[in-house]
Amino acid sequence: MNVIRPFTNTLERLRAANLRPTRQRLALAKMLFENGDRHVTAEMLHCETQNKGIRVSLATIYNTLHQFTRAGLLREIVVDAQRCYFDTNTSDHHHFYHEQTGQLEDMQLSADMIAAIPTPPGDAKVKQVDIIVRINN
Amino acid sequence: MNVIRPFTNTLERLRAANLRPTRQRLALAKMLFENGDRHVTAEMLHCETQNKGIRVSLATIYNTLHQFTRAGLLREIVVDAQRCYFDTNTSDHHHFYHEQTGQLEDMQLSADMIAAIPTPPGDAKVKQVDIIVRINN
DNA sequence: GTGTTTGCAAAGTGTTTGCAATTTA
DNA sequence: TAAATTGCAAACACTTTGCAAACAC
Repeated sequence: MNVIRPFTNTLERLRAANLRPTRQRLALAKMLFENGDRHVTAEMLHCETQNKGIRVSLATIYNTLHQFTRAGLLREIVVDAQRCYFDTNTSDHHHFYHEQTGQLEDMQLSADMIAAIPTPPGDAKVKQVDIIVRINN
Repeated sequence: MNVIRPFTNTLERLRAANLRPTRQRLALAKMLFENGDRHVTAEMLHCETQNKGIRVSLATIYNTLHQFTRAGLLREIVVDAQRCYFDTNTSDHHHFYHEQTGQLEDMQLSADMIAAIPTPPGDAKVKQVDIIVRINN
């Protein structure tokens, strides 16, 4: 069997998304996609790059996160008015939100459950279903 | 049968919530609670007061909306990072969000469906379940 | 070389806060 | 009169933007 080579993989991912693999994008993509599923904010990623000694401006991180989201590599999760996460797991799933710690945790729902969600009014199309279970303690 | 007298009703609502019925709170409460279910932003309410010639500062509107929410008279709905609605319907229900128009619409889910939501990890308690179906077109 | 991407600083948005003046009970 | 509430302006947190310099192809 083939061994997955992370670097090439990440590089290909960017190319496939039509995003030039610049130093900044590659660094961010590696941090995001080569460490399992992650829930990150722009600020968190920025700290992470600084700790690693990688120079990427916060503006570039915001831009990059949105480019990745547009390309379908990330999913944006709005938790409250001033905390917006990006999730590297773009498959169908939902979240627990720990109000105390600000942490997000994946939550799986059965397919039946999703299927039971009402159809939208008129001829509108469902773009995304966001379910956030806010928990305490 | 008793005729419901809206003014008294609204006044009582404030008293019951331990909020002094000031001119500003009464005006806002009447706009919010005497016109059926509403989804409003602070900005929308502010415009509304100005159109009616009622003087209430935006800061007071924010403070009042949060006081009402704390008192259980309103429910806060975070739709995206820069659009936060307050819903006068505090009963168990969810929302369609029209991405094009920015409008919220109530959505009912069966009790079974809600019951099927996984229990939170550890001994955490569910504080609120927010379901937003984002729709297009 | 050409078009894309970056970083900076500045602007923007929506919200909260400190505090003196006002209002309520 | 004492305590709560208000309005203003300033502060805030987070995000986006304009543009010149740097970079990828």
